[in-house]
Amino acid sequence: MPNIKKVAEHAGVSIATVSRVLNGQKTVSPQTRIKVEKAIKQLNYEPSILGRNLRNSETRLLLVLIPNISNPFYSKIINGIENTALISNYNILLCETDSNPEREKIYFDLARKKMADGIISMDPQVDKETLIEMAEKHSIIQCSEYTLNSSIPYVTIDNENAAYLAVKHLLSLGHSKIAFINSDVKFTYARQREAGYKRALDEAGIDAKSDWIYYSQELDFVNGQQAMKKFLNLDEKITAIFAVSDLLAIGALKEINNNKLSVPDDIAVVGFDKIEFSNMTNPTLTTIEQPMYKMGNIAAKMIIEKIQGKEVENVILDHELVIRESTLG
Amino acid sequence: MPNIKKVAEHAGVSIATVSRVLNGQKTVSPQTRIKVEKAIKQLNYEPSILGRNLRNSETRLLLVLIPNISNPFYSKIINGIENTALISNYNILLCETDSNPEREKIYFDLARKKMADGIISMDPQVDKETLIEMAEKHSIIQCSEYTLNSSIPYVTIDNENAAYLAVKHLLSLGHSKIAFINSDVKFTYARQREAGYKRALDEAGIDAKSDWIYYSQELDFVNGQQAMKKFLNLDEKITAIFAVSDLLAIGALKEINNNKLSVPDDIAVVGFDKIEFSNMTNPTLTTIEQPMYKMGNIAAKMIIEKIQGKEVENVILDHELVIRESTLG
DNA sequence: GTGAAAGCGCTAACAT
DNA sequence: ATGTTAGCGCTTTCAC
Repeated sequence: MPNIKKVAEHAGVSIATVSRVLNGQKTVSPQTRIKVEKAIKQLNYEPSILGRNLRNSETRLLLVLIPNISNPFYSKIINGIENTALISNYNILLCETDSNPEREKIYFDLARKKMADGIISMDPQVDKETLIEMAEKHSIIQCSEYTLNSSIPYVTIDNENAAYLAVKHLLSLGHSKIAFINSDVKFTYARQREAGYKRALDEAGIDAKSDWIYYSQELDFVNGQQAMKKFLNLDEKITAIFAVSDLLAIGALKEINNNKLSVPDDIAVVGFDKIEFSNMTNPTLTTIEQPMYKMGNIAAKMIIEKIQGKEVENVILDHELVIRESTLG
Repeated sequence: MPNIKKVAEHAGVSIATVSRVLNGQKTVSPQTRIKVEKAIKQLNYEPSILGRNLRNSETRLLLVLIPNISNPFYSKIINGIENTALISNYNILLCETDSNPEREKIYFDLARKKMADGIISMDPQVDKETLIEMAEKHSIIQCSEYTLNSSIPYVTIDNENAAYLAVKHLLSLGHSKIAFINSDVKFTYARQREAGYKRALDEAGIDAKSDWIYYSQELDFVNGQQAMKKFLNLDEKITAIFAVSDLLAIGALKEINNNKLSVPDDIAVVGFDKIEFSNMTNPTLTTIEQPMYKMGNIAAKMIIEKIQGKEVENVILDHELVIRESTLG
């Protein structure tokens, strides 16, 4: 494999000049540039980025921490991150933690060892103390899920108001027995959405029964089905469901169908995220739209600015209620 | 930031000794090892991987080329790749090409510049000539989609027989007017599956009408819907659909529902891949199961062995027909 | 068992 | 406009 030195010799110039040509500096005469470019072609030379990385102590890699890539919510955000990162010549180091602290450690070590220039954390399971400690020496931003009272910048939505909006919608349709499929309240977003749910019921003068809230440890379809099974066994029948994620809502919807009940006639359902599949169910799913792609764009912009040493402000993106068949009629 | 030299000074040993301790070599006396470890702790030292990368000319990064991460087929495979890669201390550089040659070039350049030790290509749109040329100097394997008559190792399934199996199933249910939603025949898998479709019809003495095949440029739900719209407008009504991907099949299913037709009574539907969504539709989708996760595992194993200079054999994984409601009764 | 020193491939400060 | 040189942080060969 030819290196910069070989190219320099072949072109009859110094390695500094070759480097200048490679980096497009203007202080090279046209003739010299041509000589060098010819040598590069002839030797089929490709500059190794490893030398540059060491010299510049950067890798232009962004570590992206997610629990699971199979969740469409995250894959859409990653899509947004990548498209924006590429423009600034950054690439993505994909890190699925699988909610496993050992995996998390592996990835944080990668950052500690300077294999990545910055971290975008989307993992709600992330160890907050480690994250805060890492943030002292490394560029970190949080996306979607964030840590209250830390100084780590984040981009997210207004979870409480979004949940409030969803439940208000159900209330406006005349529902009063509204169940809620939440995830673990150790997550900021889960607490905030629960607050929104409760506030809406509260304002309507409805006493939220503890039976009406199901705390799911995971976010797969099957968990939504489990939640629904529990709700269907309640003595006092609920007439509406609000789920903290579309995947859960779709699982619930499926379970309702399996029980020969009708959505929305027997039970209305509202999800959260507006993943693409939510428009393919039968009936289609009413949901809160989160701008996942845009959130990814902004997360990428933020982390790049942070790496460049700039100040970055937190960003709260808009959400929107998308009314579809699962709450119609 | 402390470096290896600082640690050496602080511990009163040479740089070489610190390096030995870092790499767990046995030729270090226990006392020295303790001294060094103490210094590492006290200085809060983290070895930079950049120096090692340069020295060893490796990054332990695997470039994973996919068209789009939002397709659950790919995210599941990536899941499998990552879990296996991690065990061997490799990480994943995520590369979404968006079927854009410019993007592809960016990523190939990353490999040329030695930012990755190997490439797993899952992108059917990949430029075959570039890929073959790259394979001369770099470790490459193909996953799922592959290039016929090239020497690039691959892991995939038997597409022709899988499609044949799907169509045979429909035939056995008495269907004779079976439409096929394919993707572009410039892809190996599309040609193979079409061959399987045609072979099954042929054996049944059925003349496959050209109207019965829809070639979709993309693989989103909406493309399945478009295909179905076309089929529904045919003079001679078809009674069954086989789609080359679950996403397309689900789109078709939705369109059938939208037209107040019943699946499977009016039209039976078979998909391909067995993505998780396929069990959440109403009715649930009959589909060909591909072992995505396992395919990822094997792809990772193969590329790592290739990087180590070992010979690797092509792998053809098993597929299976999963009969569900969309072809029941 | 340990240290000195070369060198991986590159960039940039400095010199000319 | 171009060359010389130091050095980024590490591993490894060779000496002792």
